[in-house]
Amino acid sequence: MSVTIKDVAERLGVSAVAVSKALNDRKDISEKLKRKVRETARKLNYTPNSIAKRLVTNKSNTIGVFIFSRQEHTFSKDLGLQFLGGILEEANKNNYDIVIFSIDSDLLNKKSYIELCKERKAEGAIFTGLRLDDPHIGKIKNSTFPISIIDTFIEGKNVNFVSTDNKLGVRLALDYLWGLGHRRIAMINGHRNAQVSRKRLNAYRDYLKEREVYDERLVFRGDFTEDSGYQCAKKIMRLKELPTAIFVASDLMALGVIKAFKESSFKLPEDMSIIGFDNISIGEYIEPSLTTIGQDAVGMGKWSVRLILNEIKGIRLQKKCLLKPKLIIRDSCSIVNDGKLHKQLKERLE
Amino acid sequence: MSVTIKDVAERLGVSAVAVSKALNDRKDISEKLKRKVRETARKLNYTPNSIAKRLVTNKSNTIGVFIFSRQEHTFSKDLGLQFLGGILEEANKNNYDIVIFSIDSDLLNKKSYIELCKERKAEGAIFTGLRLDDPHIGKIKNSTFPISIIDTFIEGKNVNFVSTDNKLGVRLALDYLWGLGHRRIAMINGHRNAQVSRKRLNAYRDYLKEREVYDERLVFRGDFTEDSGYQCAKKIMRLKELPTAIFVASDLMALGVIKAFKESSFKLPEDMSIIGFDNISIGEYIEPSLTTIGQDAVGMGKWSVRLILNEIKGIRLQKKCLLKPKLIIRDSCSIVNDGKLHKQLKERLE
DNA sequence: AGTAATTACTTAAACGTTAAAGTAGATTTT
DNA sequence: AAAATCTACTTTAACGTTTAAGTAATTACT
Repeated sequence: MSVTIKDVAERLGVSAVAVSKALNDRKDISEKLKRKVRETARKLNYTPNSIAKRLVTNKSNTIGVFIFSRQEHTFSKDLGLQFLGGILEEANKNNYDIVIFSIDSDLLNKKSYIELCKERKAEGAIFTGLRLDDPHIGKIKNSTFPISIIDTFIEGKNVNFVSTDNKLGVRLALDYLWGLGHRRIAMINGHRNAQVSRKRLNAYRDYLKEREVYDERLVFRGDFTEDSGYQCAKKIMRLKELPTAIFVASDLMALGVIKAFKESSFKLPEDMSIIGFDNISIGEYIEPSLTTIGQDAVGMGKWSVRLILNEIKGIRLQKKCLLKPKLIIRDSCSIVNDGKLHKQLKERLE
Repeated sequence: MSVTIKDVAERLGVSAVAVSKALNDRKDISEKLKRKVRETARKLNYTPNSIAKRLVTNKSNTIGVFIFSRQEHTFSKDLGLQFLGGILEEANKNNYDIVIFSIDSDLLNKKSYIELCKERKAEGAIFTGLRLDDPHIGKIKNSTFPISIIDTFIEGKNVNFVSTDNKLGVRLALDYLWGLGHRRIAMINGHRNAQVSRKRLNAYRDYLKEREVYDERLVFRGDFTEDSGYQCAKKIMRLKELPTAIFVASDLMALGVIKAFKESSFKLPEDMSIIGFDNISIGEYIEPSLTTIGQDAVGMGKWSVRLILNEIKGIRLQKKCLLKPKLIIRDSCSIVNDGKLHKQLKERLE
């Protein structure tokens, strides 16, 4: 078996507890012994057994992570890995382990997320891509340990919420389109069961109603897949009165939208301005490159960990953390292209 | 504190061991007691403490995972998440936990990967994106527990290797170009410190030498970044005698190559055929869409787990697992475009 | 009927660590 | 010089589980 604290103790002729204390740099151990302990520990190639430590201290230093990255979801392409990167960085920096679970495994048919965490004595859990119709939502609400959920707001004593400021994101997008002269702006939204869909739709509606150009018939419902974007775009093309711009609630759908318009030999962005949401990497490479609202996905990962750690420490600063999105201007939007207005704007912008 | 086996035992007036055995469905416990135990365990909301179990059984059911996804690396865009998906699925299916570490954390300045695993009593470790010049390579070689490394071959008693059959991949790519009539085929390779670079270069060289068209001057060295692809493409454009096709050792570099040629108003694919390697998602969306060699990244993740689990069980079928790549034909390659040959081929293909 | 085997438990011990309480011996205080 | 304090340890116990060994009570065998 492997070298334990006992072996080190024996070698030095002291008690195991003395060794433990020495290694933990406690002040009731002489410097001399500490030095000797460290030395022989190294010589014997001692490695602490974190499992034993966790058992006795009743502290697992573990956070469970669930990334729901089913095909249909926005995250599948890029964001998931960015969240994870942020989570890992912040957790490891604070000496926490990340145990990550596959969502598609049939493990979950037997045990809930909460049970998986409890068995491992995880001190917290992070969810990304959780759907409002998930069967385990109830258990999450009543969790006895801190939880951070990215992008899905759920009420619960121990539940924290991390997201992009969607309202601001939508405003950035619409301000930009508005500034380019667009007044007839359609929206393609994600599916009903994603929190962000509702947020984004509300923000869109409020913005346009305020300016008295809201038109219900210009709102379309996709499901975050590329194909749904494609289908919605087809519907838009069949409208009697075309919009001049489309605000698409995810980049993935925007890819489908672009595809559809290109197939129908629209010239982009002249004939239709398209703005996405997420800033997935593909957006840089398609033609026209996609103007979009960028989310700070790495930051969201970090904050999901921070909120949990704060709660563990008993600091309860906030339950909610909204990160600022930013407008990323590329080539998929142009100044509005309808006669007079077009000309006016062109002059003004020059 | 939480409910333990003891609480259940007390409630039923039996010993804790009896409860443990009942829950583990041992045969020296009566069906009657088993039923009662299960029932009260549920009633009391008992959750097993896996930490205690791990300590006493000396089995952590944990595999450590290290994904080196620094910006410069191919994986950063897509493959990392696919590997992880495969790893998770296979591990969780077999009741193993995945503990994943951030590589950029300064944790690693203090402790080696091996130490991190040993402390947690991980039964195995998986590395992806490991570089040959990594400072901890020596410790990996001498590991006392099984390790799987994706895409980097390292000799070592307990080290398994999972990769794409690169030789086959290169042959698929070159066969395809050859079939389109290309004879002057350049290569843009990745950096020296990636195993796959060497493999791919050797396969490329062998293939062309066999057909007596190898030309050393057509080999360029990138470093897997998009920009390096761009730079190499610029060099290629300055050649006196242009190649008609370029085999690029990663899709990410191929993106840079395409960018460079488009900027110099080459018509793609007519003026230059480009084939990549990896099949990252962006390839589908750029113009022209990228013909490439697809890797079974999810499968690689799964196999990296399987090899470790086999070794743990004492089954030592193989140390090496090469997954079959496949040619993914899109629009970035055309039949060769130089006079006679072009015409001939066109006739033959029609 | 008496011994052997089986059933269904129990008790003791262990896994490697740490927290809490105890204790000699040295040092300081008064 | 006696009491109080401090230093540097040691001993005991615990964390929640499992394995191994033990033991009554029942059943089976000859």
